[in-house]
Amino acid sequence: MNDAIASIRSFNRFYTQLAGVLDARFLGSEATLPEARLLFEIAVNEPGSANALQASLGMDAGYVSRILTRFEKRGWIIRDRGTDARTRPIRLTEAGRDAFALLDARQRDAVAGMIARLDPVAQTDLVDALARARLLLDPTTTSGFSIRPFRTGDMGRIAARQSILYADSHGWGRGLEVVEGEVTTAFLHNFKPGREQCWVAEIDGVMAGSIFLTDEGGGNARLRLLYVEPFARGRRIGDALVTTCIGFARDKGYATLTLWTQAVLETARRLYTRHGFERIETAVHHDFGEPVTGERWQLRLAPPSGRETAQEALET
Amino acid sequence: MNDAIASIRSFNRFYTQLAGVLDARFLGSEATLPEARLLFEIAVNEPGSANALQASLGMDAGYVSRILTRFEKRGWIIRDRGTDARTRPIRLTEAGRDAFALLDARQRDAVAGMIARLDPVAQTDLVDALARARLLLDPTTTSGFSIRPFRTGDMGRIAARQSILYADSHGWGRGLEVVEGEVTTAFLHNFKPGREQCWVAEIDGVMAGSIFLTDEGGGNARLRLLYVEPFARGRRIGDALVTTCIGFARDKGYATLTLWTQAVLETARRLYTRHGFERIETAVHHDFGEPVTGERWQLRLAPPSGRETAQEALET
DNA sequence: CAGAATACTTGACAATGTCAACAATATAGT
DNA sequence: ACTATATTGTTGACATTGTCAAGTATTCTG
Repeated sequence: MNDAIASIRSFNRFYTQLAGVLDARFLGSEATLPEARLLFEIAVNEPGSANALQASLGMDAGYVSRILTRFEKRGWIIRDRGTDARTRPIRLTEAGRDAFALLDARQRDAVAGMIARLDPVAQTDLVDALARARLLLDPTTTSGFSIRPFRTGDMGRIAARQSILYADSHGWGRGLEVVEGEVTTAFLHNFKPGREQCWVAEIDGVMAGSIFLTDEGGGNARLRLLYVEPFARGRRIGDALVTTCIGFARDKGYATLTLWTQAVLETARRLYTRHGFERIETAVHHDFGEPVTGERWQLRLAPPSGRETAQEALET
Repeated sequence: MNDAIASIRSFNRFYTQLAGVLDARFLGSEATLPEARLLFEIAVNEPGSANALQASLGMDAGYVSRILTRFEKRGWIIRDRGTDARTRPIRLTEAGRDAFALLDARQRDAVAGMIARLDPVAQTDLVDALARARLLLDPTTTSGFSIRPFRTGDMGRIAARQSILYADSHGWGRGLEVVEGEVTTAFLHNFKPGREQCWVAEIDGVMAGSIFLTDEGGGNARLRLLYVEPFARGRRIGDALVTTCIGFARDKGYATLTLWTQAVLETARRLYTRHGFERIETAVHHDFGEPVTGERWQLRLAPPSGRETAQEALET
């Protein structure tokens, strides 16, 4: 915890510097830094009220009022009367839009210059790191999630995350990590396109969970390695992953969908029940170190109705 | 690239807000924000010159001079004459140290409050994400690296990173990713403590590279999966990993250390040559999709001299 | 040793941010 | 409908923060 605080403070000092360097490029331009911030906010939330601007930027109301008067004098904005006669909705003029475009382009260039020397992988890593930091720091971020098929590197990342999370929450050790490695590697090795799939849920490009479907032969499919990142819980991502998986299985004509899970994973059990799975077997095993109660669940699939395809499931 | 710029700018706005909220906690305290920044810098780099402060914080020289005069009046600092009579080296007084301690504690508390609701795994993830972002953004950071044995989650992460990096740099596809998964999982499954090991190089807690040593039987050890992250190259991390590995092999009494590598990996070949490896076999294989020339290298190990142990190698 | 560079200070001023008072309007409770 | 209360936006007064250029004392360089 102390290390974490020190690291964050160190990053804070670093980023303050960096932001200062980026901002310095506006000095001497048409707009000052607070003006630029305000103009950006106006352009993004048009039409907005002075009050909304003040709140979202954390600026003083009087200060905002004065800057807006300046903008009006420069011909960047127009303020008329709203339905609520206290407010004066703000709209950008053509000149205002031009001023914004100029500032916007400069800011883009400044950032572009900063990451120009990074190769594509490094750029992806950077975006991922920043998005991850933000998701962890700001639980109120409400960006939605998306689900995509797996790509290079996902197998290892999924195995790593599940191993770490289960080690932390349930103390499952090397046994589980080996199983994770074996299952993900075997999936990749034997992958049957069109019959099997692994999906990854993402929030702002950050991996938020995953699920596998494998072909067990004889018309039976198996659902495996479902998980959702702690930071992403409570958004029904697990539901969406299971729906995607069931939709695919039904679509491809599988007769049953089976899964193994652990009795202690309460959230997962409720999820499976909700989706129509039924428990068909219970057995204690020692795969993860200490004895653990495993359960087998099964879902009988109706033949494809032509209504709910995997694609549709993705869109819900 | 455009997405990357948009993401970074979005993070920028977010972090500006966050930093503003953290800073707001100093208002009304004994020191103002720029004073706090300056005081922090003084405390960390004591004794320092006004010039150094001005440069490292990017503040105006006159501004710094005035704040320092204020600090002197408050009895926080003493300025005497240096060997260079133009400078006036700054030292904190007891009162200054107290003032700093108070501010420092407040800042710590502010950050602690921000991450209090995060569980330990999430805190680690956050620190990792921030450190990674910093390493990518600021190539001049010169923090050193350290080497540690593997821990939970390393196998998957190593497999993922190598798969992604080689896919990007050489186009090696699923074949390589499967090999990565198999090798890392097999290592974990058959791990013989004391005879085998995997080491991870870290910079500021961020994985910067890794290397494996496995027991091949008959007194032969095998070096596997050496890699160094692009952002970490040029710091002799590869050298240190190979040295660690050779030291361990020698220490444990192995007679030979063998490795497979690919002819196109020039940097690695030079590294192996430098450490005394000799190429003993060349063969084209098709494991990674397109045909690739693989090479076997070997190092004959002298019996342990008692001088260079694995522990010593770690400390270089 | 002259000229250039460096470390620091100071005056003048511009930009940025804060606070409280106030007018106009809206809302909630009776 | 009426009153107390809250909200939106404006303004004056002011404090803080940041910038620029000129100037002094000292050191460095050829």
